[in-house]
Amino acid sequence: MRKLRHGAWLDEDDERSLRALSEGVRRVHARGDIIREGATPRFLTLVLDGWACTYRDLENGQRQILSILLPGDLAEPFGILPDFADHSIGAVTQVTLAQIAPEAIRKAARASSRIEQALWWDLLVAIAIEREHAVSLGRRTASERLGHLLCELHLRQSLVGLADGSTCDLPLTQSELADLLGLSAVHVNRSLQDLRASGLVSLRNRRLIIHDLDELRDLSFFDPDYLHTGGAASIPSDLREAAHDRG
Amino acid sequence: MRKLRHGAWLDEDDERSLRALSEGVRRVHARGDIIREGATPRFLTLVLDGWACTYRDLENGQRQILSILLPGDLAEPFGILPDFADHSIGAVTQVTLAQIAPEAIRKAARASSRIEQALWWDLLVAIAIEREHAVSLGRRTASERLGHLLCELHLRQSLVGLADGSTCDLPLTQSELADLLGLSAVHVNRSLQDLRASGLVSLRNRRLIIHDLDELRDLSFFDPDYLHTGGAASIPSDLREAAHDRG
DNA sequence: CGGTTGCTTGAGATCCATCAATAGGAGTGG
DNA sequence: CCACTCCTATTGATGGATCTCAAGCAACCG
Repeated sequence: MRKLRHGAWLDEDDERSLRALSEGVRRVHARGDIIREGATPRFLTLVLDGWACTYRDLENGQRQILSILLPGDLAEPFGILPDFADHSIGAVTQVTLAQIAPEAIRKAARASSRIEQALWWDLLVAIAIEREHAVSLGRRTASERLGHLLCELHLRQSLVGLADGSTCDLPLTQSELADLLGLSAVHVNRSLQDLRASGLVSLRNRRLIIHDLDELRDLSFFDPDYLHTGGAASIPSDLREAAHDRG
Repeated sequence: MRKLRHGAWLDEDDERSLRALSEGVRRVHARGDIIREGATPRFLTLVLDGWACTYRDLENGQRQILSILLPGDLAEPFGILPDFADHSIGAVTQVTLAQIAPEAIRKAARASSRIEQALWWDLLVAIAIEREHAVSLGRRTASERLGHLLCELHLRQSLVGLADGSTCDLPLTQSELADLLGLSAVHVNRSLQDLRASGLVSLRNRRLIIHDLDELRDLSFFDPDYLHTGGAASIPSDLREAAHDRG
């Protein structure tokens, strides 16, 4: 919920009605399956706590991780349930999930245009993140991809209050990073060492420390605009005024 | 409109109300700009005729094409207009576009649940295509990427009645293919020659001929399921029955 | 015609993958 | 507490896929 507040300005009523949507909470242990490709999903899944990811397994045994889901992230577009999942969702750490029916969420959107705005905003950002991921996969070198990802994960955690200054969680294994970045695990290891050797980051105990954010952003061409969180300037004026009216 | 009919079952009324949404038609010549990154979009853009693409220009002069838009494709999610475009949209051929206000389209969705369903369906497919693109960029070889793309473009054109048997348009330049597939133009040329030498495809006059679709699909691991168009089986049963009731 | 654009080909360099081996922890059972 | 195992991280060596640079060629167009 913390996250949706960024996209629009939700009041207490809005938040209460969103919280009521969940059909129950589910807990999945680290590295467990949430949904397998080909299954018929019955609910939308919202990550409440922990890290998850969406991915596809390929015919030749390779894997491509498509997106990382942090607390507050919805795994799919909120308006519809596909007839079958064309990708899998897996837990990275232990996660707790809310299960939501799309009709319920659509009804909430119809009831409050602020909620609708927030949900669309959230979807827009999720798509922008995947777009940026495609750019990395297609046109950036290994170190750039890695640096870009670290910047993004740090910023996304900051936005939901999960970063501690220049430090944040990074529970991904090097081989998971490889599947995410379209590289081999060996090469991820070497790129990581480059970043460490340049004094840009440290990585200990599944925690990431960014020592020189500016430098890291330069190196990896990270421009935070795509996350659409540039403060008040990014809120459409009609909604900003509405928020102001409420004090 | 032809395309939306695939996602749900629209009747004449539905189609008429969709057609009424457009704020006017715009024509852009081949290789022209539709929207530049950073601009503030005023409408959603729907491709009526011709090919377009979304892309991002990078700091180092490279380019990544993110998606190809065929007639019937909406360039962005239908429910919201971003405060600024985080990617550009360009014309590949001469295109004609419909400009639509998101409020208008949301209102139409509220008015008819079939329209709403069709729009969400369409969005789901668009996202699935981009997901598959990311898989190509991350984990497939040059020939696989190319073969996969050709299969996809042929099938997508078939679905909107723009393919003629095993033949369809392919107005993309080799250097545009390179920007789409995350390769260099030289390597696209060589991969293309491999496919031609294997007798799988021909390419003349901006037209593509697929000589051996099965073989090409095998080679590039193309599985059409992600386009969610597997005939009646992919239509949710409640909607299928509704369509049946109408004859 | 000359200029432009797109396609093709060759040679060499680079990035990254693969294979293989080692080392460090973390957990498990004795 | 030790032996064992599994998983993750690390390192070296080699090969392959793809890139870059460079040149030539064909088609189209004013």
